[in-house]
This record gives sequence, C-alpha cells and structure tokens, in this order.
Amino acid sequence: MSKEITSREKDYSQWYNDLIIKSGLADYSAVRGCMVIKPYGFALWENMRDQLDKMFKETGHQNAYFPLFIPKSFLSKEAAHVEGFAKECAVVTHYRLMNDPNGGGIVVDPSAKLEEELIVRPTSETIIWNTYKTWIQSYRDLPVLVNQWANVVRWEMRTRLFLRTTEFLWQEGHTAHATSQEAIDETLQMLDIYATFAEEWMAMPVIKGVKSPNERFAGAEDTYCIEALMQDGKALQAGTSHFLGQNFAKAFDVQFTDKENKLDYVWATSWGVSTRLIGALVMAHSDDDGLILPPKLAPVQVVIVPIFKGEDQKKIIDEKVKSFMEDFKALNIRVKYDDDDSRRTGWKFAEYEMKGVPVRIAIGARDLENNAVEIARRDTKEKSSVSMDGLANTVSVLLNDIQQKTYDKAKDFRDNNIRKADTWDEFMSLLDTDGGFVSAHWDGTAETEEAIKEKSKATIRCIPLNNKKEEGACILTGAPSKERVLFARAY
RNA sequence: CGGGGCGUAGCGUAGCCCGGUCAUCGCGCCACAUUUGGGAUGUGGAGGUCGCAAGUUCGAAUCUUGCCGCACAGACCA
Repeated sequence: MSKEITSREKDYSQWYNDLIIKSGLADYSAVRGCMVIKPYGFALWENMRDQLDKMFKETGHQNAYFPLFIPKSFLSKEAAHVEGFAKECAVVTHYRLMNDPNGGGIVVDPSAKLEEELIVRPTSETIIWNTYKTWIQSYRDLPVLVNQWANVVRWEMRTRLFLRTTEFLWQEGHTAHATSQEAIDETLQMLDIYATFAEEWMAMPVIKGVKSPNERFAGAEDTYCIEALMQDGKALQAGTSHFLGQNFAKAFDVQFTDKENKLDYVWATSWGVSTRLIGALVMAHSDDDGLILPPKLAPVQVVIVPIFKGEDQKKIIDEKVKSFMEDFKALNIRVKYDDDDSRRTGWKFAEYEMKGVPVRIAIGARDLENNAVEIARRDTKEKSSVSMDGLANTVSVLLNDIQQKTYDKAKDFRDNNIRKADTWDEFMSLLDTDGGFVSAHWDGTAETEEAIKEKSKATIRCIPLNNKKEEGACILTGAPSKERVLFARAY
C-alpha cells in the first residue's frame, strides 16, 4: 500500500472520528474500546431500531431476552463457533470485592472465585440453543421465531467508534425450523428485510450476497450479507443472516418429532444488525460540513430558527411558529423550534448542519412581511424562500425528495465504484487508486482467497446473489473460474 | 507482544536540543456591554500536582532511569 493511501486513510479516519464527536452522536468513554452513545446518537438508533422491530414483527417474529452471561462450557459445544469467538471473550471469574487488607482500595476477593467462569456474550447462539432444547419437542413447537435486542461484548484489538467497539448494541434473531428449506427461506427473508431497511430507510444501497467459506460466521453453513460502500472506497458489512444448518441443534441436542413420528434435529438461522449501521450511515452520506441524515431516520427532520430583534418581534414569530408546529405534527414530521437566545443564528445554522438535520426553516421580520420563510435543505445546501401557506405540505414533499436524492447520490457513487479487473496488476491498481468494489475471477479455493488477502489487503466481500455466470481465469492463479466475485478493502 | 510517535487547563498546543520571570497561545467556560439573515466583537475573569516515581542539580516541564497511559500501522472483526 502506498504512503499516500495510508495518509488518505488516516485523514478520513480523523474526519470520521471528529464528525461523530462534534455532531453529538457519541463520545469515547473511560473504558478502553467502549463508547458513550449520546442522546442524539441514541435517538437515531431508536428510530432505526423501531423500524427494524416493526419489520421483524410483520414477518411473525417476537422479542425475548436471554442472559448476558454464558457458562464457559456452552461456548465450547460447537467446535467452529468456539474457534471463532474464543480469542475475544470477556470472562467473569469472581463475584465479590473486598477491602484491600494491605490498606487503600478495593480488591477482588480471592475466596469468591466462580466454579465455572461466565463469558459475557459475544453473541447468543449457545445460550439460546441451550434454552431452545427445553422449548422444542414436536413439529408443533416449530417454528420458533425469536429476536432479542441486546448488548454484546467482543474484546477486539482495534476499535473504532460505532464500527467496532468492545461493547455494542444490536439485535440478534434466532429461529428454529422443521426443514432445511424453511430455514433457508427464513435466512433469505431476513436478508431482504435488511436490504430493504438499508436502501429505503438509510438511503444506502447495498449488495446482497453470500460469503465465501473463509468469511463465514463461526458455526454457520452459509452466511449471507449486505455489503455497502463507504465514501472513502472501503466496503462495510452492514448486516448478516446465517443459515446454521443443524450445527447448533446437534451441539445442544435439540431434536423434535416430525409428522411421521421420526426424530430429527431442528434447522436454525441467526441474523443481526448492530449500531455499526450508524457508522455506515455517517460514512455513506456525510460531507465536510457534517452529517447528512436521511429524513426517514433523522431524530429531528425540521428545525425552525427564529431571527428577531427584541421581544416584540419574537412574540409574533412565536405565534406563527406555533401554528406551523401543529401542522407539522399533524403530518408526523419531527420538528424542533430552537428559540434559545443564548446561541446566535449563524451558530445554530452551522450546528444543525453538523447534526445533519435535513431541513432548516428560518423565519424573521423580513419573512413575516412577505408571508414567506427561508427553507434550506441540508443535502444540497440550497436555500429558497417559500410561502407560509401550506408550509407543512411543502416540507413533507421536500423531505421525500431529500430521502430519494440521498439514496440516488449514494447509489451513483456505489455503481461508479464497481470495476472489473482481469489481471492481477489491474486488480492492485484499482484497489490502490480508486478503491471500491473490484469484480474479479477467483478460482474458488480458500488458499487463493487467503493469498489475495495477504498480498492486497482486500477480501472477498461477497458472491452476489443471482450472480451472472461467466467463464474466466482467476486473477491470481489463472485457474478456471465460473463467476466473478466482489473484492474490496473493508472495515 | 514487538516497531517508529506522543503525554503540559475541558479540547488542541508552544517551550524540551541549549536546566534559571517559563508555565505560551488558540478554542471552550464565566461576567458585563454592544450584537443577532451564516459558527460575533470588546473588556474583565476562572481554570495547571507540566502522565507517575526515583535520581542528577543550589535550581527540573526541560537532563537520566524505571513505570504507567495513549493514538497510529499489523494479527482479530458486526
């Protein structure tokens, strides 16, 4: 990798961190690798969560909650699973503190050692499948369609706000089915839900695909994913849906009697998205002036800023704004009236741009005279004067337009950054200069995939669903290949 | 864990080579005044064990040693 690219990456990384902090989404915390999600960031997460939750429920899922702690022995029951997670687990070994007998502070009480250590969940497959064993006996108990909203802990070596923190919030769905086909259908259904959410709500185009064996979830038969492209040309896995086969059912001995009175192991799926989506949102749309949030998810869709001299003017504006607010609320538009006099107008303009509020309305004496207000849209920064009559409707239409334009812009960028490479040199040069997805032939072996990763730092992001079959030669080995796969450097 | 870099006010920093009015500057914070259609200006003010410890010295932010912590690139990864 060239020096220039390293420095570009560093700048982008700096820009990303600053933006998260300045916009008030989150902050570093006292604990290594953990972050504080601030009220603004959490409001954004709540909007995402509520919409996803709705989509899960519409497809027959229910929420439940399982313990944070997992007995160590559970984790080791599925061989690939433990292999995948063992290196990043936080472990609880004691349950009590005591005053330090040597004076001063507080120490762990050595007599309070747990007989079996508890793992802070890095994901909940094991504790959930241990529970499902008691829930499932007959085909009549199936399917089990459960989701949980929870926090998980993965002791990663390198962390990054929202994209990879030691603790993060997510949802994890865990379903059990009578047949393989039904489980596969579920896996794909959830992948579709994620893709729909990403595109229609986050305004972020994604590629649906299946992971190569190397990139597969620990314990899965197949891992499906949605892959997004960030503005710096790196890819981001934005969600995953796993077909787990009978692996966990076998590990936890979850069998059921089918209609023919035959005993069989149940078929499983798991799927999840996390607060990483917030990081994706930031990197997909923002510019140098701050965040650009898609209206459907923005905690505040419209901010109204009064411009006035003296209390008399303020009163008249207040009166006008009050009636606008009612109109907005009637259309379910999330609106904020910022009449805080301790901040100046220019400061507020810049602040709400930083926070990515899609629409800003300014109203002052000049506007009152003209029966108009000034509307500024965050995405293009265009300003225009519009009539006060039917303002809520005007804004409603504008919000839809912003949502659409935000998606279109991200899609153009993404589409322009999928390039084909037919030789190794071409491949490397594309990665080093443009980044983005590189569509290339691969001989299908894990060794080659590993070697490509080693040499280029690029991984196979996915094999797109409904991928076009095309004869070709592997970019590294020249061995025959039947289709192109998508490579990228990734977060 | 090993490789180069860094620890000075809430944040960002100057000073360190060459020890001595040296704790600098900007942002932010507080008060008052004038301001308010794109991050205001002026005046005044508060805020520091210079990462920790030991050593050298008449004297250490500055030199030496040890420790601690941090960010960066690598193995891990939603």
